[in-house]
Amino acid sequence: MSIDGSFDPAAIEAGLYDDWERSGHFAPGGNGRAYCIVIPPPNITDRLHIGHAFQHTLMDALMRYHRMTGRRALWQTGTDHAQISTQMVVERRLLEQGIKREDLGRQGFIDRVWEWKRTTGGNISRQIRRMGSSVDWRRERFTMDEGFSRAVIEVFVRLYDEGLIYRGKRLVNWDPVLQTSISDLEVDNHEEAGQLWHFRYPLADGARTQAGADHLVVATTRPETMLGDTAVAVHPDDERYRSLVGKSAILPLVGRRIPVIADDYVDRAFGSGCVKITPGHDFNDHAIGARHGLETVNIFAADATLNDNAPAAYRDLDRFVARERIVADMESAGLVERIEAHTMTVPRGDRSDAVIEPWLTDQWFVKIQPLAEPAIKAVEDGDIEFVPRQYENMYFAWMREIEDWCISRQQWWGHRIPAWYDESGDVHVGRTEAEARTRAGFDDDVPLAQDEDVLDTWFSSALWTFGTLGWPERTPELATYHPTDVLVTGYDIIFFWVARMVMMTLKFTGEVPFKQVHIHGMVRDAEGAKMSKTRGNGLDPLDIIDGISTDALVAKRTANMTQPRMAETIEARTRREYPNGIPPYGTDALRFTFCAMASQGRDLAFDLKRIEGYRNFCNKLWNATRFVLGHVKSAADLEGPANAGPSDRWIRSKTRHLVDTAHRSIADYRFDLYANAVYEFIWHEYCDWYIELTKPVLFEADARPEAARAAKRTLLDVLELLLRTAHPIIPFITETLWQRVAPLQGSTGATIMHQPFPRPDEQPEDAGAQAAIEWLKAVVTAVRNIRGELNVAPGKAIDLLLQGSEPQSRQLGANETLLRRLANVNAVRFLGDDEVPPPVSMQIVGGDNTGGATSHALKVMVTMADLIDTDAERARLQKAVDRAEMDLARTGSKLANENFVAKAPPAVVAKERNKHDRLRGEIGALKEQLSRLDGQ
RNA sequence: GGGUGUUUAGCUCAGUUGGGAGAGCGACGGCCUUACAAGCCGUAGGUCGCAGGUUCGAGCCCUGCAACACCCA
Repeated sequence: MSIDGSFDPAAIEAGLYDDWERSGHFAPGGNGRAYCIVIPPPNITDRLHIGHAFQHTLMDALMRYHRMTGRRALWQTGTDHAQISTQMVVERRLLEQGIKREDLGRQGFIDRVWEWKRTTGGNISRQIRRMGSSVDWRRERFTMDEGFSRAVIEVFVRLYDEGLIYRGKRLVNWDPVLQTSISDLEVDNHEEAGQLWHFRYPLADGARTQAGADHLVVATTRPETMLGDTAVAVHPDDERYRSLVGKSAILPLVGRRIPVIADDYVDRAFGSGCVKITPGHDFNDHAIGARHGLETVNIFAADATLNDNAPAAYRDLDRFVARERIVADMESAGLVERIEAHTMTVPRGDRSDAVIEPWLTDQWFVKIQPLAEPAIKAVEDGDIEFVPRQYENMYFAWMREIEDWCISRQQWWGHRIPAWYDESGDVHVGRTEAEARTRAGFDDDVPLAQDEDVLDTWFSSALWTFGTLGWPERTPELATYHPTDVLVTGYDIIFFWVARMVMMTLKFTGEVPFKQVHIHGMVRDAEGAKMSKTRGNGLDPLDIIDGISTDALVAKRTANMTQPRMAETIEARTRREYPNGIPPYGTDALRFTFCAMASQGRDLAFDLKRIEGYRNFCNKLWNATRFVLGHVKSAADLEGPANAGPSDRWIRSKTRHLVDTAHRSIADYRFDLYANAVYEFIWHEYCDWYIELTKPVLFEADARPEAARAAKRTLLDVLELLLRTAHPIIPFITETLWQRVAPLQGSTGATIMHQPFPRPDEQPEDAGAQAAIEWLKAVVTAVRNIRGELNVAPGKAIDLLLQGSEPQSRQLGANETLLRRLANVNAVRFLGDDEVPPPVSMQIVGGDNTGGATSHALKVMVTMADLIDTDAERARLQKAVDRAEMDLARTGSKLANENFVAKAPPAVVAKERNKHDRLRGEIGALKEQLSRLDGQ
């Protein structure tokens, strides 16, 4: 591949990933200490979205870095069968063909799901490759593959045998649309506008309230559930109703006699202070019912229509239809006190969006307390560390109040519960039917029927770290890579996944699943809003990589909308924001953007303007390499004696700090600091200064061949080091360039992936060279500043005068050639201390207390002659005087403060004195120059 | 109602033990300087959410308040 023109991501990315994968570069290698990350398994129903892309960027940077530091690094990958999601997706597709799952039967349906998985379910794995993720595909797993399923069953049986899994009739969250139970975590609570109905329940036996009423008023947001009421509750200390406790009310429309009970749970201030109690359809009421021995009446069928426990008039009605009918009937009976608008919390299923119904059914539960305790301790003891730390609070809060986990789902796709029932309904658990039979002591002719339910998808993902490494077998992989090093994930699944992994892994391996958890933020749109299909503000990472036209983007965002009326708004906004579509930025630019924006503990607002800057950065690196390769055409160019100058020694020396920052930032998961350090060094040190500094030497190579050779070597060595330093962030471009650069150094390595990550001591420290180049940069910057402010064309050579202390004149001696070239200086002269300069434009540099070569003030003067506008120069000087005087006033008042001088550390006081003196000198010089101007 | 986080330049965000407020983008001015106009050089712009407190000294520590975001109920 030739290195010319501009950076073209499509051209370099194509094929490179396949080469890596085919060559086996992603597999763990070497004999170093193990390093392992397990991928948060994407659902087989997923398409790669921007959150995956972000997460993969961070994980891949970690993997590539640790691989380069010599660790035997395994990135374990795989996918999740996504129980409910997948069943929904496949059911929907079948429905499009007019097929219901019942038509196919259980096995027929499951076969269709597997078929769908074979054809479509692998898309996500292919898309992940576009991100450059260096995962070990040969070890790809699936939560329903044979081995993993064996682990799931093993865990179930062992927990059951220990009494940690039980079956029971309990009130659970019931999704009437999917017709399955779901866990607490799968319920989203939304605030929704509703109403509060105040109903009158007549008192029985002529009882009266303290105020003399013959009825109680109860308020409810769910009128239809009154058919299941079995009590009315008041607060035990409520004088209004105290005398009624133990008496009865008559449940309207039903005619049932229900007791008035007293319970602390009742809020006296809410409504009338009376509460209807429906133990069959409300979690709080259920608890009250249990306390008071109340009857539980279930009025709903599985689809939330009313069942035979409801009066005949309401049977088979949908719950919302029944609500209207009941309110109407109560109105006609004159039993509605009032109706008011009320904002209420409505529970909805996170997959179906259906209103969830508390419903009494037989389900399987994990007794969680015994598992939670060690899991809490592991984090308390620091065996698992959250980064950033604050998420530990979230973890603790949830774990300390955790409730038993409902793990059975009334669905077909998933791990079927390994339990069998005999004819008397007794349950027998075993790894297989045969084992269940043996354990029960049944002969083969005893009829057994397997439980119809499947397990919550998170039950299996909880086993991910050890299940993928071969458990329950004692595999070498398990011994080598477990516990894994770090889990990289979003805060949205700390409860769903992280906490449950910790519990299950501790239980079954006696080890933590991972030593650290890096919690990253969520990717949002440029305004900080959540990306969603409904909002139509989503960005597909592949569109950012490959580019997309405006029309295609609009089409994509408005297709298959659940709320088609939004389409117009979305189209208008999309056309406004992306009038020219999205250009192809490439994977590297996207990854660099993610890293740079990955500051800790906050979400990131993804703005395409940022990515443009990082695409430009890639182009910068590309062109810097072109420059180097243009001067080093073959290894022969480097042969022979070389004599490194200050600039060569300076840039080598500077890499030490960069590399040190890289190591420290990665250890802290500060990808932003790492990326910024790389950006800053490559652009503003290597390109802006070092390459410019080599030009005077390279363009006059014949005059000083040893110096030119040293420059070439340094250009090449430092570039190669930078490519390795940047590789974990931008793998494609660094590999491509490295393939061209490294051979010139004599490297025979096949890939940059397996080169050592630079160490801080790879290049020699050189304080003298650093001082020299910092001096040079300060003077050049001063001259450019004068040029810029006084509008002296860059092409116009100027004459330069310098005045200052003796060390400064020595720096001039060492750097004069470079100075002339970089500042476009014609003649330069160092004035004696007493020498009065001719008309000049002046700037003072240095005096910065660094203790280096610039620690004494230096006057940088450009001779004015006809170049300079005197008024403009006067204004410049005045501005400098003003600024210095403000600083002087501040240091002056500090030094005048006795407390400061007495109590501040001596070094701080000395620094302040030093600064005070410098400013006084500077102001004096500036004013002197101003008065000279006035005299002219 | 309980909890966590955020609030710094027009925008997006850094700011590591308390010691002279930074970057990128955007804006403005000047440059087609032989790696790069996806570039180069320069300039402007901030009462660090508000009010107190601790301290010689606070963007940073403490208290209170406000706004926003998220988690739990």
